[in-house]
Amino acid sequence: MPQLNGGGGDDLGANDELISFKDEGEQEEKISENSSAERDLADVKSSLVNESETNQNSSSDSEAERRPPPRSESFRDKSRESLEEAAKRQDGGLFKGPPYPGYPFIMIPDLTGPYLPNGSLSPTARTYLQMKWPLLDVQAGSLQSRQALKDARSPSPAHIVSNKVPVVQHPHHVHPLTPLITYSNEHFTPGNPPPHLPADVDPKTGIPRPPHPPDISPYYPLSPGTVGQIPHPLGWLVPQQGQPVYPITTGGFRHPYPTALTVNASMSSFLSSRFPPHMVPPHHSLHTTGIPHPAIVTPTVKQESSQNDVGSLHSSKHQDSKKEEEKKKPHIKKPLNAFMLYMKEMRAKVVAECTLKESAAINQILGRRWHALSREEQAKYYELARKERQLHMQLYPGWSARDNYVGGYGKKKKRKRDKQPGETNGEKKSAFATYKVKAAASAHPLQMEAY
DNA sequence: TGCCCTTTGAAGCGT
DNA sequence: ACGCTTCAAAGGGCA
Repeated sequence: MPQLNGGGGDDLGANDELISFKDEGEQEEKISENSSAERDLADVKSSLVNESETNQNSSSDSEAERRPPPRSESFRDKSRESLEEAAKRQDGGLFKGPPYPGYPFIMIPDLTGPYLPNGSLSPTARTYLQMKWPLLDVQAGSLQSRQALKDARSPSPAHIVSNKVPVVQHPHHVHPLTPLITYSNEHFTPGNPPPHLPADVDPKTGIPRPPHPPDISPYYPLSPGTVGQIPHPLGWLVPQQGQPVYPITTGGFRHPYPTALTVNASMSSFLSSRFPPHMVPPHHSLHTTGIPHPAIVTPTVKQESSQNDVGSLHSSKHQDSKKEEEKKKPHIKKPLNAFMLYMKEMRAKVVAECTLKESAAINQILGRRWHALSREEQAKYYELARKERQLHMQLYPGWSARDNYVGGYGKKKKRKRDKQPGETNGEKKSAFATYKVKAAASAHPLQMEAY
């Protein structure tokens, strides 16, 4: 399954499930997120707390009560896979049309047709497209499309969901339209604005940056000089050119999704033909500006650092060799899953709608909203995630999620350290209830009511 | 300073 | 095949 049926498995099996999808959910969602966003939020939060606090056996009830059944539990039960499956079929045309009018994946040549041209890009998709797939735009070959994307900038996620809440608030100076850009483009953004593009200044860093992320869209961490066979440096350049940051393997693209991702050939050839060899990043993991690419988590960062704690377990020799290895091999992050993509996109909005800042609390809300999403909406993210994985796969053929396992599988990382042997997630959840209450209590009067 | 918390989903590994 | 574990993002909380 992880192999996505070869995505190419675009036979995409049978997903009758999707056929039963309804539209009501989406509208409802829109409504709830628009006009009564705050109230809804409070509602969600309160139910969140109540739910986790009061019991563990009726966890799924509150939602059902709160919202008109956007989808049945049965859907949810099998939706995970169903959606994936369904999403996979998208290429086959199942999703053609309305549900995902502007799916970004259109940038993938063979996917282009059905979605892009109709001009009815969903804001979300537009966002995604803009930022993540500028190349597509370029490939489309036109200033026109480029301009179109620029024009599309004005609308922000806010307008998607709310017409009254200035969702555009981005905690970390992340452009409101960046949510779907994984791998911290916001960090990268300020890095190196294309000379030919107008640049504003990042309020945080003071570093000039392009007015819009789409032009930079560093999606995946570059693996300059490594990731085995993908030392393609173009990635660094790409952002400046409004290209995706993906390194393109010169040697060998794997084609797990022959039918779906013909993008490889076209993209790589395009890039190689577009960018002269000299436009190569001077340093691995360093932007041409000298600013390290955020997506490339250097060994000293986070996880690795924690590993040092465990370092005593390893010989210094081992550490040395490891260090060296890490030097060469930047940390390639996992592709974001559907929910992560959703979180990225919606977090700012949720944060803007309430005073909550704690991610833990925010994530709970997001989790709720995720469940409340219509099938179409979710499918959209599943599809995005699928493409993400595909792309990731192509860019980092040798990469495995295992590569990121700090302590190795089976060894519990520092996290969840307090989890007792028999402890369940639910128990943990419950234990965290106080945290939630606390967080929410300090957050919003409306939210307080529930407590 | 750095881990923990939360969420869902993907993926790896062990049984 | 199934179940468990880790990681992905995010940022305030906390030891």
